[in-house]
Amino acid sequence: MEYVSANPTGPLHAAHARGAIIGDSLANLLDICGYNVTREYYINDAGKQVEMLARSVFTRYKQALGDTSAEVLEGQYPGEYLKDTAAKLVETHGDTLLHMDEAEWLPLIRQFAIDDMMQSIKSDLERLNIHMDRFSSEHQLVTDGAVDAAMNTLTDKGLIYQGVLEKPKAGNADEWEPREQMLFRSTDFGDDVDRAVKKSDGSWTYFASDIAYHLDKLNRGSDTLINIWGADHGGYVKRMKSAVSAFTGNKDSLNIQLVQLVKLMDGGQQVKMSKRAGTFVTLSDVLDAVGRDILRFIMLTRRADQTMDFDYAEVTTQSRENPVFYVQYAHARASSVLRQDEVAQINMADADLGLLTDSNEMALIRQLASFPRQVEAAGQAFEPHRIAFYLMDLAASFHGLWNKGRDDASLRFITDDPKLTAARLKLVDATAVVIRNGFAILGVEAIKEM
RNA sequence: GGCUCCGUAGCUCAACUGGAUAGAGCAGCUGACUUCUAAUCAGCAGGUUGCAGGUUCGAAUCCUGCCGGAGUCGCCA
Repeated sequence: MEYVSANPTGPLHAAHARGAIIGDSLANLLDICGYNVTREYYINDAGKQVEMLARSVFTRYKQALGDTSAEVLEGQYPGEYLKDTAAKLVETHGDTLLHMDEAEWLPLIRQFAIDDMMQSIKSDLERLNIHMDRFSSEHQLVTDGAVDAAMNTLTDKGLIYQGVLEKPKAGNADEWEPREQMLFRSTDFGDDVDRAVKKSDGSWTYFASDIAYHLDKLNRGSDTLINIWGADHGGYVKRMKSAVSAFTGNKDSLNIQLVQLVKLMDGGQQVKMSKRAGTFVTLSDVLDAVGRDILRFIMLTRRADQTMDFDYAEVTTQSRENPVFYVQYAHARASSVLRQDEVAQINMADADLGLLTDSNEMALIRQLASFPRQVEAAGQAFEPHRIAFYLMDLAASFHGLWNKGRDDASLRFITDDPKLTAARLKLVDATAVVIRNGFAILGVEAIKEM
């Protein structure tokens, strides 16, 4: 399973969190369903974007060394965070890079900047409780010849040719002119048009290296590839599935889950993620403000194919009303019951569960019993959000039962009757166990006291 | 214009892959803390599931066409 895979040109921002959290929870879910899951991050560290990153850092580097004429140029990344990267660059290399030709400093700074960005990204993932099994490098696929090999394989299959594409239908394609280019015959596998694999400067397109990456995953023994992508990559699905089909002969070998975009808001106003101004809400900021559990739960309390407004002000100020607390409170309450002095005298192991006859108790038992089926269904549907909603329902039943005991003392968990108490404590314990297991899928912590 | 996704209570969202009277939270109203934790609970009110057809014993769910919103549309990743 591949998820996050944010470009290493800046820190993770708040919108990245959604795909990261949904992907990670889905990985947990499939893992618990019995699949052998490998979690991967694909680093897009080749091509123009990281070249521009290097140039941007070089500008900041010159500024850091007192060059007042150095300006962030059009197209460069203007974010303040690159000043930190530049400062580290000065620390490591002094002013030696100033005297190099671009051909010399660019690859050096590029790798330095990518490493720095990835360090920041990995740190944020760590805070999100996301642990990747593998980071795959696009750059390495290119230099290793894996891309050439993949293209040769496709060529042998007769799926690569030189051709000219038709003008796209989009209204703003004014500058279009026909060009002959190296194309992959993706229309053989259901795509709308064939797709370019080589740029006019002779280097591979992103699609070409992505093909090599997917072939690499297949070669490592995965029979099912799962990608979590932002909805803005939706137009890319057909060609990627086409490429994988070309290798496996099976169009279902690649499963792509699209996560709809997050609209960042702050107090009802949309936050413009301005490239020019370099302004955005970083994931780190959000985690500072609300913490991992709240963020993860928020991202999991709506379906992936539903767009979402993430209001920074609302989330940070109303954090007490966040539904994650509702479930955590149920777990804390259950834990509290099991902490009572009387409980030490009770032998839960031999509890006679036939003593649980109240309709509210029965309802809770049925819900607990349905947990494995809920997990299985959520796994089959690739919908981790169902676990979050299940837990909220479960917590509601437990809170309800708790308050029954408040109104009617005979329904309290701890009673004068040791046998009845044992049965009820077992129910309480089971509830806590299921909440913990559910939280484990969501990557949320179950706390014992609130 | 093509393709993908969405449209459910005033607001934010569910609905176990086509099942029974479409459910929660927030907002509003009425109640419950000397108690195993009130970050909780009980109740009231709130709906022609965007619109119109179709398939089916049965549709929020599947099909077609509209309306509205989001995304995307030749070598940026």
